[in-house]
Amino acid sequence: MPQTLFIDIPEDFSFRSTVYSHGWCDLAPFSLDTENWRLSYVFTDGKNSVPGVIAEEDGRLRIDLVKAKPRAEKVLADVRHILRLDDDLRDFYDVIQHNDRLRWVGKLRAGRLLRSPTVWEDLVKTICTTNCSWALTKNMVNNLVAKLGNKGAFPTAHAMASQDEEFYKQEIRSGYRGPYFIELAEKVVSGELDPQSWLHSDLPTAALKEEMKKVKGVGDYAAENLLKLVGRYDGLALDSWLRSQFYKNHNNGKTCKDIKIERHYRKFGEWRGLVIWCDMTEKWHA
DNA sequence: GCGTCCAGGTCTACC
DNA sequence: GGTAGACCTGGACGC
Repeated sequence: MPQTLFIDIPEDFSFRSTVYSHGWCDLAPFSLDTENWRLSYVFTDGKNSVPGVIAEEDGRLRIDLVKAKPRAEKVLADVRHILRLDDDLRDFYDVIQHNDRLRWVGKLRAGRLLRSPTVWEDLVKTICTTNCSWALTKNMVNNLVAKLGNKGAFPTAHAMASQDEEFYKQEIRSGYRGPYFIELAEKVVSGELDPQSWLHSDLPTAALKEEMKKVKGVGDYAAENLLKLVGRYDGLALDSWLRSQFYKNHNNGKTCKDIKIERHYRKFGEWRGLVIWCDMTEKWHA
């Protein structure tokens, strides 16, 4: 039986700015209808999966599900998590409020970065973004969902651990990343690694980053991207795209060393990773 | 049609 | 600890 759920939203929350905060809305099992501003996602509890559509309606969020499983509490918790409804960005807005270039961020209530319901999903997707074009990232993630996911949901670690290197090469088209995925999935299944624990880790950011880098395929960029997704913004997560945007926006189109980029954002302290991301993506929100 | 380059980098061997 | 070279894929580009 279809089910409709509602969630109240915080005052400083913008559905559009959050959904469009980075490329995740374009990766399965997310899909975005920009005409009607509806974000689709396939929710799962590991056993049951259900496609859902999230939209803003009368100042709150409306979630339409085609059936009642997984349980409403699980879906509501997932929506709160992916849209970062419980994140407190007041300090971030304070830090940037006197910066002319960044005034739009507060105005559009931007800054919440869309994420997946689980760190596991964000981790696998982040590995899919490394050393390839965005088109290839989408292709790999689409293949993972279509060929290993339960009814359109993102695959579990169990599902990913059950395949061999040949499968990842031929079916997922993930190239050299296949062995990385298998090793990662096996560690998660065995309990040796619990990516979800990174969300509430007591480790200092530098130490947590080193933990993340123990996963094969996760280097500086990937770890700092994941840190942003678990709510720590003191790494810039520089990749070729972010660097090219900085050169265009702050260096007359000329390349420069990373240290110059780091110096530029140092004054924003623990928020610098979120500041550079907002600074470089302003046009997306125009 | 073919070869080269490179994209939302990382790993390993070697120094 | 720093660095060169290898690594899958597939689209863009030049010829």
